[in-house]
Amino acid sequence: MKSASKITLHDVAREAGCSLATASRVMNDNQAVGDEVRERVMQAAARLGYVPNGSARALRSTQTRLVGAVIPTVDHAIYASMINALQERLGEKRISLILSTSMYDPELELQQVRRLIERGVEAVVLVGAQHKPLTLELLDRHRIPYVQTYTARSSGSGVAIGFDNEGAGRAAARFLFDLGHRRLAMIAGITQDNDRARDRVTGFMAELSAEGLDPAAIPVREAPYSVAAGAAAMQSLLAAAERPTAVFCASDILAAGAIKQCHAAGVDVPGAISVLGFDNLEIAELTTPELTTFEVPARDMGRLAADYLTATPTQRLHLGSTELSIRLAVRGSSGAAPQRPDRGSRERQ
Amino acid sequence: MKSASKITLHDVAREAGCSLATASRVMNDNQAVGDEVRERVMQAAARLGYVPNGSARALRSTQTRLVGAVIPTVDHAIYASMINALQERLGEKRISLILSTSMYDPELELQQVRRLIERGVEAVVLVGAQHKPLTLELLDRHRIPYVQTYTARSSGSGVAIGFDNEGAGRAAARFLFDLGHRRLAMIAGITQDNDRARDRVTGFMAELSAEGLDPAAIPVREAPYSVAAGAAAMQSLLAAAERPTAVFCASDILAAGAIKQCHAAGVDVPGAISVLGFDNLEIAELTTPELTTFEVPARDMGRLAADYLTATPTQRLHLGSTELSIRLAVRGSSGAAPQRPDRGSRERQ
DNA sequence: CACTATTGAGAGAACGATTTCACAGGCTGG
DNA sequence: CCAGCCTGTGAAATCGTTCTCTCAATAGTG
Repeated sequence: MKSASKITLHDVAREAGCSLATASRVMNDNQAVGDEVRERVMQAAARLGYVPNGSARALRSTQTRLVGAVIPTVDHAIYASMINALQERLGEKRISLILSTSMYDPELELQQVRRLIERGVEAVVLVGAQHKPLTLELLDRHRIPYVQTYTARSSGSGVAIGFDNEGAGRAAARFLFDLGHRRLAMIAGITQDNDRARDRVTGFMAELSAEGLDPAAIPVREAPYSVAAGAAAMQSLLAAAERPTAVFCASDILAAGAIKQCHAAGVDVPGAISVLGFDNLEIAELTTPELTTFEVPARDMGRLAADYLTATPTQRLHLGSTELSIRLAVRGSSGAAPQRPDRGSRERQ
Repeated sequence: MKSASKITLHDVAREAGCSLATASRVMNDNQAVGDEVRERVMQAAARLGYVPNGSARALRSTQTRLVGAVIPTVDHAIYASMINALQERLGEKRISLILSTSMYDPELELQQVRRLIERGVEAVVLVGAQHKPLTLELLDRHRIPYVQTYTARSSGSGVAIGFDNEGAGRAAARFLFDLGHRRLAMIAGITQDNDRARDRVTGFMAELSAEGLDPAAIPVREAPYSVAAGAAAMQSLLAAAERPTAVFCASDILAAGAIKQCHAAGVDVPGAISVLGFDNLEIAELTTPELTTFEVPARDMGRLAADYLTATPTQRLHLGSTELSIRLAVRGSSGAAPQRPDRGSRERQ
């Protein structure tokens, strides 16, 4: 049992003194095999250190037990925890996860999906509802079920397992408006090729317009998801003539940067400016003050996506899209609008 | 080209009016094929929407272009960024990554590795140097190259691409000792089944012993990697009769919790207690004061692991283990030991 | 006791590619 | 002008399973 590298089922069968077919039956324990023979085969397999060849199995049975995921990046906690939950759940069902990243680029996403299809994945997890038409077409054509996460929109034949980004944007506006804020701003993610980011902006603006505020007067800064970019965006907002009294950030990472910048500029949070985050990452409780933020059910999405995709096609019909609710975790970074908001003079720098 | 689900190379060949062999040659563009025929095959493939069957290809050519990784969890930024870099680098070489998690459990790790082998991965990325013997034996037996990351130790035939955890522990001790601290403590990760966590403790203690401090008098609290656990550990340290003046935390997450707890208890950082972190995550610059912490080259490990594993066996001999250096990023959370450290009276709580 | 289910086991055909071998022509060089 | 050599192409074997037929032997039934 030392140098076993190419032990095939054939070898096991010979060792056990039975036929290839019988050995196969034992390995898949799906058909009647005599107890004595079964035992002999098991012993032989163990003795030889037999490991089934997944490719051959997949080829013959057209079952790969492989699921693919294409996410923008693993380097953002919100995607990482979804992936973690997804992998855990799939693992329980003996399904492996092929992970690939698109770096927020739809073209790269298409490429990754194509590669996943070649690999024979039986299902795919995507992020968001915005994809190249060909991407979804390809999946449909190969009859590969897929889900779109982090969104409540479904496109193509896919199902959405996520939440309403536009609604969240509206809720953010509502929350701040009700606290008396009238001069608002937003630090958004890069909306190019990113429907989630865009929807949040849209919702935010829509709700404020509905309240009679002029959308054109609401500054929106786009920033990649990093603390530094959040800080820079906040700096630019603070420099404006009419400084906002509340800023909605599309991610806690941006919000953390924003708060940091406020400290640096000597601007009190939430005294002078309220800051709202998004995602409820672990860092939300590390800023001072702690972040008021939307709790995104990342783990749930991963788990539910796994459950949906591993369901039988008939079960799947009963399942369909799931819209998860997102809760606003109210903490210290938000408060009532200042009575006489100062007109943008800078305390420091 | 609408309902293409089972278009095989055979169909493409028929459509192009050539043999299966020739079509295969075109797809792999590795052999001489006439320009005119090549063009016809390409057209046919495109027209039919042909997608090669990875399983068949893998079976025949014994090349899966699959690499597996088993990490404790994706839900920790330090592993996530390694995985991100790994995936990116592998992707460039058209290799897919199968991701699985062990939840810090060697038994589960073994199971995952076994599964990866079945899948036919051509290389494996592990974390740390501590594994069940069978795990490495299995990899060796199947001649699957593997690397151990986040450690400089290599075990089995594997190669290590990481850093010296024990050395880091020593460096932490040295740094704090040189600042005049004599009453030290450590908030470690769970050392059970985790050699990296254990090595950091060992190094820390060794260096302090060498300086004449009594190891038995140095409190070590183990905590899972979460802010809350870090806070709880710090609380327990603050409650001790002889309160430490410096605490080395095995992760920034723990350190962030520790600092948070200090704030809650009204203990000044670094005035009364210096706090050292590990990993240099993004959160290290979000705490107040910002964390002094060791910068772990997570991305580099991912990239180098990919490079090593995708090298040819002969190139690989030249490569071998790589020990990466880790730098201490000195920020505000560390300072000189207080002159007359107060004896553990609690400011509050 | 004859006849039919039922169960256990083997032979051999797929699965969809890659790859070796063979061979037909068109060239080059002596 | 022919031996010998590329170059381009096809036929067929093969990779390690699964799975569909068979068929023999045993058990069950009237």
